[in-house]
Amino acid sequence: MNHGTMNRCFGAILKELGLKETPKRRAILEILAEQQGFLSPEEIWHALRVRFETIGLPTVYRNLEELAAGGVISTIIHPSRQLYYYFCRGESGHHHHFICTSCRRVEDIPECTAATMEGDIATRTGGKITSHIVQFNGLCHRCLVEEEGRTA
Amino acid sequence: MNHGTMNRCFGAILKELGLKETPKRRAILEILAEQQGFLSPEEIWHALRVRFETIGLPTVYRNLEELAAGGVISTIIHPSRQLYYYFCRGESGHHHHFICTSCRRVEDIPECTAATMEGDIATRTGGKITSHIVQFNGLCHRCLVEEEGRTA
DNA sequence: TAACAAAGGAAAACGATTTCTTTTTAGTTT
DNA sequence: AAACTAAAAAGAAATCGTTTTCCTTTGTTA
Ligand SMILES: [Mn+2]
Ligand SMILES: [Mn+2]
Ligand SMILES: [Zn+2]
Ligand SMILES: [Zn+2]
Repeated sequence: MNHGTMNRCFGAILKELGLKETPKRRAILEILAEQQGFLSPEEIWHALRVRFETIGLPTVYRNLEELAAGGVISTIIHPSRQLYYYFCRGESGHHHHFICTSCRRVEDIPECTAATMEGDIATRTGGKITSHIVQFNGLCHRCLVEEEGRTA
Repeated sequence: MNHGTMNRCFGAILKELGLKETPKRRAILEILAEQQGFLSPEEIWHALRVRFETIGLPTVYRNLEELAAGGVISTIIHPSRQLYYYFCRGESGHHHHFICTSCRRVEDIPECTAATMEGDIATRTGGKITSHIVQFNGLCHRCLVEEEGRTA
């Protein structure tokens, strides 16, 4: 998928969500998509300032929240409690992530056991589940091997 | 368990964690324990100011973080992104929660499917999982019935 | 009671959000 | 195609929630 196709693709994505296609919104998606790992709002903001003379942090936060609410990008809850964002290339439907706290790589967890658990919990408690969070934190294979190399 | 027993109990808990037993630390546990639902750091701070003439918010945040790290209290990640804290009466080991976003009630989810998933993920990716987040958000039975009563 | 490490307070800094006003977009009408 | 319009988006500044820093106070142990 070349750059032009990507741009047209992003426009379609935004339209589906009922969001207007603005240059800044498209740029946020582009920046996230050309990155392998997850990014912080401030890192995205710095990348944006190369392309735009003025762009405020609130714009970045607002857009990231909207895009995450629409399911286009994923929110990463870092153990440090800072929020990060990630553009999923792999899975398209509902799924969860295993993130590497060292190199920021993200691995998809395709099966969502939480979805089946929701039914059990609703039945048992008589309540209604509206959302859930599932995330695994740790070290990816590469970082684990690297760490073992240093300690051995 | 009466109040005196509780206080002695909290002292032992703090000692096990290698934390000093200070009046403010004990009060934080007491306030959380006598509450049915989860509380925000600021709400806990307000409750503390009734007992102590001076107590800073950083002290409250610091203690809540330490107690949560020690597993004495649980962190609740609210959909609003604000952090809340909860003292578990039921389950003592590792488990997760179903929280009511309306009335703040918390239900235990004793079985932790995430623990078994960790093994699968580690095998598949070759990485190492160090922690995970699992939380279900929604409406408890009472709040669901109440809501249905209004709309019907 | 003395000594040390841990805990707490005050102020500042930081990350994230809200409010309010101006600008831009997308669709509609000339 | 160009101008108009309503709604959405963006900017600036203030505000909120949380954390850090640095120094003083307190708890623990001997
Ligand atoms: Mn993914
Ligand atoms: Mn619990
Ligand atoms: Zn890694
Ligand atoms: Zn409820």
